[in-house]
Amino acid sequence: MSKRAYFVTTPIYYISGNPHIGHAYTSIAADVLARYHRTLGPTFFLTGTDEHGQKVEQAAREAGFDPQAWTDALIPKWKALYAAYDVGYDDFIRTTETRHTTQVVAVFERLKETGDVYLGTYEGWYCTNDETFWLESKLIDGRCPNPECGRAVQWLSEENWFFALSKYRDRLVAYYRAHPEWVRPERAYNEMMSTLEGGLDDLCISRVNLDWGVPLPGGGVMYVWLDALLNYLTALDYASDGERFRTFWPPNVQLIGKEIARFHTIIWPAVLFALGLETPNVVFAHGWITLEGEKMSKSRGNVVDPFELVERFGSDTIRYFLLREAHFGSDFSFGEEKVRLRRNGDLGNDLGNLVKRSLAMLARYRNGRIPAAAPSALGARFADLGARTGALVERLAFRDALEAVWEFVTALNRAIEEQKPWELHKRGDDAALDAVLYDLCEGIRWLAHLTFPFMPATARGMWTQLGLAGEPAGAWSDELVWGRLASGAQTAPAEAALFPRLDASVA
RNA sequence: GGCUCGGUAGCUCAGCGGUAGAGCGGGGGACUCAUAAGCCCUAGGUCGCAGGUUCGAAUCCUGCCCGAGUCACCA
Repeated sequence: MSKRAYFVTTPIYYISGNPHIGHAYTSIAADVLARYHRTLGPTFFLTGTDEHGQKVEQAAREAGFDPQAWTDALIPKWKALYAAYDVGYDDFIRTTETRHTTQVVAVFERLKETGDVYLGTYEGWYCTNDETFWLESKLIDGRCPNPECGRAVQWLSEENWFFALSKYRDRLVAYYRAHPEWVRPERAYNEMMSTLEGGLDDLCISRVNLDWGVPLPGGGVMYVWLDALLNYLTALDYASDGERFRTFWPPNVQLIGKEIARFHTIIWPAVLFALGLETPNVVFAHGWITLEGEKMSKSRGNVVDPFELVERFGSDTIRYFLLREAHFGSDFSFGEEKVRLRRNGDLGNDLGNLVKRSLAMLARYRNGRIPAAAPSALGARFADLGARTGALVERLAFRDALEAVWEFVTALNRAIEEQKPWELHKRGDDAALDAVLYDLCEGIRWLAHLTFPFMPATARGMWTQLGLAGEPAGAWSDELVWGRLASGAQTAPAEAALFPRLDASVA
């Protein structure tokens, strides 16, 4: 059974401001999937930035920059976010790159040829101040409904390009019915299905009153959302039928925030239908991080700075927290005290202390050398742990996966209490002592593999302390076989704890 | 307003037709290898409210109350 190549994407992030914790959240989840799948076969993890559109242009002008110079200046900060959280993407695409814009135009031409893109007239009430078309029904006393504007609107009629979205409505409905799990979680699927049942209008995909976008032949620029969606194709060299495209299309998992589900689960598959391409296996709309139950927003002044956070707690602690605290599809409330409790509890007391006490006893009783393996009840009991955890990761059930791993952590701690190596040593029961110590080392090796996608730095730390070279790699089904840890090797326990205790003043 | 999702032990949540569960916090205990960590024991909550279906309902149906989301941009 050959394992197909794995392709995972995040949305390309709209670069109108600085990155925040939500961007880190999505990126970390994608990174976990990518790291896990790299143990199984060829994997491609794509992310990037969405740099066109009115808001970016406006922000740039206000800062006294030309839009390109402005986005160029912001990019390092975005890339720094990935570095800070150990997110290892395979490609980072910017919609202002030539490789993207040329392909966008090629797609546009192709859709014109198939008749899915046509020239039409866009009419509506337009507010020049907001540069927005408003529906008649939204107007308040015939004026702009934006409470901060309220200016008079004018009837405008523009010639524009349209995408024949309505034509694909029935096919989308049929597709949804045939693939009930293609949009997840179920909540998102249901919402999008009801949107579809409400009917679809064709989509205006060009903007004549905007300069900052991909220029279309004959004038105007492409609607920023279509431009953005196409990144998933252009990054793979779709237009030239590149090697990447042939290897990795279609995406296995596309992660999105729930607010952009409509674009990714209605417009996007319709575009792919029009292009005659396969659709993604799964579009997963994850939940929002709220702060003490409230939505984060600049106006509330409760935005969590991801850089400050990682500096205080460390990348692995935040990565673990974000994926362990709530189910991936649900919203959850962020709080620094919660982070601290996870850090000191799960990570410090359970995992970090387990590694430290195990290797300390090995050093004290066996000069740090890994003893010979013996038949192990523990190994037998957890024989399916790799398979179970892997299945959960593949389903994006990160929380359940980590819970499964922590059951193992608890079992190892319990094994120490039950076997009491210190008593075995006093009693001179060498066989029993060797057996426990081996189990502990082998357990730590397993934990290094299992935690690697989630906490790469910590996993490497455990690996190195066991005296192993490199880093945890290879499929769990091959590596998580009890007894693979070679005996006789010299361990290298670290002086420093994996997760030093943080007192309340830190958080 | 339409639609969606929630309301279960102090907190975060699981359970989703068969006499209430986990983790954390709190309380108690025995130990000492370890980051005053770990391990063991301990939670008596009318499962939002009111009806209904059923031999039997957190679990299905109806109504109501409360909270959140979504229907325009936003991970």
